[in-house]
Amino acid sequence: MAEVAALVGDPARANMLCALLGGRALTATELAYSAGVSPQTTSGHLNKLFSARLLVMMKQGRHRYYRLAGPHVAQMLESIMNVALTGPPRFQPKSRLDEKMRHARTCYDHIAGVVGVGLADAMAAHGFVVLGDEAGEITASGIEFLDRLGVDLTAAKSKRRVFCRPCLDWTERRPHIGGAVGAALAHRCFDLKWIERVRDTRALMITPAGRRGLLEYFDLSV
Amino acid sequence: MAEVAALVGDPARANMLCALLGGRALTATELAYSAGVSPQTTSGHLNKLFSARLLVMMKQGRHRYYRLAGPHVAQMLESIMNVALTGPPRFQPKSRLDEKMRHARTCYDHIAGVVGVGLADAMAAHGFVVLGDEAGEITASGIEFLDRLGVDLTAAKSKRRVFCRPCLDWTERRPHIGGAVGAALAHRCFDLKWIERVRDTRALMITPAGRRGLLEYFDLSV
DNA sequence: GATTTACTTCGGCCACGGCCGAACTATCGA
DNA sequence: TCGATAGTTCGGCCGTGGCCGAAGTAAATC
Repeated sequence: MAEVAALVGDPARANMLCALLGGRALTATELAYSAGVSPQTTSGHLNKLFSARLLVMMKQGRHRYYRLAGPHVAQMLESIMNVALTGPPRFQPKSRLDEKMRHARTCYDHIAGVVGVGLADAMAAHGFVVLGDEAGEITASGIEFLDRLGVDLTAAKSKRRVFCRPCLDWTERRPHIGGAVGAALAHRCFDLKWIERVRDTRALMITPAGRRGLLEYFDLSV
Repeated sequence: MAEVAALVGDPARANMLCALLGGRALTATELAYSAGVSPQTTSGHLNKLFSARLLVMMKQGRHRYYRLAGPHVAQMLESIMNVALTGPPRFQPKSRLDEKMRHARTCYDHIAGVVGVGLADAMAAHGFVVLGDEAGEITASGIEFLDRLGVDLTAAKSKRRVFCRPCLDWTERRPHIGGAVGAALAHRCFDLKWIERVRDTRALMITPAGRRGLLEYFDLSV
């Protein structure tokens, strides 16, 4: 256990893992950049994370793509972040990029940020979902609503990640919808081209169609 | 974030935190023993954990009692343990004590081990609860059942830890019932004197009354 | 085949941090 | 008042591990 925590406990590796929390697979060089260390150092770190099975790797030509090994790793990182937020306040520089990240971003496989929390709030306000601190529940009308929206809940259920999990948003400090339902919802939003990834970041762009859709279905203006 | 992980990443501190996962407040000396380091070293570690707000401290005479700062810390530790279990296998000596721990123990504020998983299975079999990998739900008949047993669910609800959370048991590798419901259930079991803490450990003893009660209410023989 | 790019291994430097011995403070009990 | 017990701070030792420069492989490009 201490070994796993120690792996996350190094700043360089923590940065890499955070970058991978975006949900996409990244190359060693990209991870070197986001960690702010040299390629050699990165290589060593990635080896450790891989050997400990926190990451999985795919060779593709001369690139090596690394991804988080699964939702359990993402959830661990979230819970560590959550504890870190309750700790003594620390100064953290705000950049232009952070603004976009704060607005909408991917959190492993679902939507976070102002928009993510807004979605959760809207669904809660409509009685589609009940969110507590440690668990959430989709209501019957929520299932119907998501079905109408075209979200594939049966596939989500079959994955044994049955219900929705409230995921504490580390910028908004309030829960958004994670788990299988969150993933399915985000997937549908991508399919509908409501949201698009911003190149080289975890940030998400809301498309004009997305604005209309969010307003129509969720009464949410962004 | 890396700071928090690094705190857990030291073997001595990890041992202390694991000991505190039992849910009780422990003195510095007790923690020194469970970490296997000298009192001076322990003092330093506890200071760090306290400053980072992973622990809270209560002075009582010449003793200083340390506890986990809250459920969020317990959940973080669990999720790290969970990832550690998916890693490459490691040899871990089995002792006499471990046998008892494996059978029944506290997991922060609820029941874990063979008995904990058995309780969860029994409740699932009776349709009192539906457990997924990331979330759980108490059914209407489950609420009624727990009420009959004398578990105070209204108090649990008011804590904003509304529903039950599946907590992956690190010995059984299957979920048991955590969250507010798990805590309330464990509390009631203590009240009924079905279970008792074993001195100086996290292990739990099932009393004769407990055997009868578990059989009667849960169809569970231990 | 030659060059560039992606990533690796090797080797050595260096500092952070865990550890304990020693000495100090505070509370309890007689 | 005087140990005894719980816990502390201080100082120095030492090992682990992160870091980069240099040099090496593997795949794409010319």
